[in-house]
Amino acid sequence: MGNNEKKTSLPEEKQNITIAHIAASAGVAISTVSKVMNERPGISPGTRKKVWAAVKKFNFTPQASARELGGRNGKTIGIFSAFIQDPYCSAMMGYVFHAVCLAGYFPLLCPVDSPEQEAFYVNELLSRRVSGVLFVSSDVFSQEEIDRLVASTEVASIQTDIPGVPVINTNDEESTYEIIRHLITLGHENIACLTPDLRYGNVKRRLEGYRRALLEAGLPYREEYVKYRDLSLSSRDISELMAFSHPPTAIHCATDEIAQRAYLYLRSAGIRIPEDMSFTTFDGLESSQLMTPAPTTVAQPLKAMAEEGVRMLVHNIEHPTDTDLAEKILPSIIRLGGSAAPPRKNGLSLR
Amino acid sequence: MGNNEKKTSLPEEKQNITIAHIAASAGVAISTVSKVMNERPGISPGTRKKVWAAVKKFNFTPQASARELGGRNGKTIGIFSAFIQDPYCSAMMGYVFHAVCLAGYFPLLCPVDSPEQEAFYVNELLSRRVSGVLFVSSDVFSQEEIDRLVASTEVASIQTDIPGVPVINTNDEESTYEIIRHLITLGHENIACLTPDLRYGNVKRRLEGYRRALLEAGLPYREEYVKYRDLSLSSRDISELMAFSHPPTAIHCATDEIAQRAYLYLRSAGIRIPEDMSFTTFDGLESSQLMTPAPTTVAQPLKAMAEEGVRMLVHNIEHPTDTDLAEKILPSIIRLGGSAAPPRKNGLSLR
DNA sequence: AATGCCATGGAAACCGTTTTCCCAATTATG
DNA sequence: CATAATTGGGAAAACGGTTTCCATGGCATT
Repeated sequence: MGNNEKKTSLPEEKQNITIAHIAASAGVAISTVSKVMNERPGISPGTRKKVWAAVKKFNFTPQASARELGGRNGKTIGIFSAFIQDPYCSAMMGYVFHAVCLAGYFPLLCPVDSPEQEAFYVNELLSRRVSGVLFVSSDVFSQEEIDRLVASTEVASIQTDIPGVPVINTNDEESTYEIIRHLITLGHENIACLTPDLRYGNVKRRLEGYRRALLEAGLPYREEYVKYRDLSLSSRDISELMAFSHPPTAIHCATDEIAQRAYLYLRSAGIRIPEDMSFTTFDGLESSQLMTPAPTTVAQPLKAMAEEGVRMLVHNIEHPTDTDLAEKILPSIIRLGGSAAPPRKNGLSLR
Repeated sequence: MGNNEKKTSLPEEKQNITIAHIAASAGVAISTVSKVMNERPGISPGTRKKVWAAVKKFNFTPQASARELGGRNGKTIGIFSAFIQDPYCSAMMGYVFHAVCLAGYFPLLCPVDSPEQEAFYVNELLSRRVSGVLFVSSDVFSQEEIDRLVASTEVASIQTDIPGVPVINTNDEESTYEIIRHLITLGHENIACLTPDLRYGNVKRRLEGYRRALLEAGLPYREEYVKYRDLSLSSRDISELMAFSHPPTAIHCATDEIAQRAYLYLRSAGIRIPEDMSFTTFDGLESSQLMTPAPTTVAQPLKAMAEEGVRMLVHNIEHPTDTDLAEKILPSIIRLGGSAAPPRKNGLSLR
């Protein structure tokens, strides 16, 4: 280094320095610079040193677009997800992003909530020649658009059912079955269910588990005990449930997003958990631990699912030969909190 | 379309189609295809149609790297942030990502938790010629590295103090002052404070507000009432506070991350809020509403801060002339919950 | 009918790298 | 000492677009 740094020699602010400048400055050919910077063999130590010196001197950073030009690709992974911001997605996204970064890739977020956005992002990802695409609890509007992606890049999915795409899931049906069984064993006979609409396969399977647990126990499955809500859940829904001649003694929520909303309504209605109402949920998010009492919940292995999804995708990217097409199920566990207890003998009336 | 789609003509799977193929297929020159696809004038409607037909037929998507080559840039924004996943960051990141996407840019996440990562991501962003970089509650290890970014791209920051970088902040000092005042007005004289270490400027300012409120009220500022913890907060910290001869009757947490942890410890220690202990927090995250009672808190305008930060950055990107260098302060508000009440006359002892 | 002017579209330069040759110089071999 | 083998490094051809400029043909103008 020494004192020969002539920073002031370029009055033109924006004159981008290119590999050619470095070559000139080091007194070698362009290709030599490239070889040095990419650790290619066949360059003498002396030349290497000269080149590196010039690189440092100008703070030269090769331009990614140029380097990606010849089919070489740039280690990015597109992340398709719904354009929402509930606690489940936030948590999952956090894990996914970190896993992607740790694997040495850049995540390219594609928040999709309309067919137009879907088309836009499919184009964008194709044009950027991403290494792969991960669907995370994502909507799929046009199978055709998705197929364009699938045709020309690696794909994997987390909790999104797309034909022909390897997927990470949890045992939605069985674990919901288990937790409803748990409520039934405690003595509950009227169990309500709050669930998002059934456009997602995993949500559908959860409801299926709820239904099976009831029927196997000889309890009726009643549509009016099931509310299909998400953001739209309101305190009216709760009061409607409580107004039944046999009001539920337990409520199961198919997602923590809904559970957290329902919890607030129950609390403000003065309905105590678990004395007046047992309460179970699905997801097991950390933020849900703030509910009092802590919920009895189906805890999904969120982090493991994120990591496994990314691992699988990256594996398929880096070993295109033995591509993994399986569906992989990471089991959830039932985490007991204090929110589920035997029902009161005399039921509960709001008046 | 019709039936002349000869999909089977290419046994070579990966033969990428380029603009040249489209030109050949449409029977025009390469430049013509480019002009059509970029809506340039001077092409007759007939030719346009022919070209678009060929484009559709091959599902042609121009390659982003090639198009970015000549100084044209690709609408990406780098997001520097600490490599952590607390509820505050998750929420802020969600807002930031969405704002960036809505502005028509791609967010490029750079989770930095070491000088090496910082250097790596600085290089990566420079090499990708990002349109701008946004720092979000970020660590800064080497000012020199950051300066390299600042020198060659637009930058802005949210709650990160970096010399020469426009920043969005909230009134940390004043609003902490206000909420501590509130506690003092209620009659509290021993107020503990849980805060992360002071490496972040805004955290430092919050502690300053706490200190000023005490001193102005004629109360002593005692180091032993201040615990510098984040992930490391443990139930021992709570019991230590309670073991003082004059144990605190109120605890203020400088972040919701800490507040949520502290809340769980208080709950499991059987310390009731607000009967045994008043409890105030800073952040006002939605998930904190699940605490019972809902916390009295300094609610930051998270979404507004994210949007304003992105707006400012995008503005500077798109109007490089009148670049905005100000510090902008979006005020927080005190949101009253039920967690702060007058202290018990007889204090509280754990034995 | 000769000239000038648009409108259209093509040829080629360019962007900044990597990569493939190939040449020259050095060293080893007969 | 002449020749072959090896090595370091350079020239140029990709890569896939955009953009500039120029050529052509048809039309209107005098």
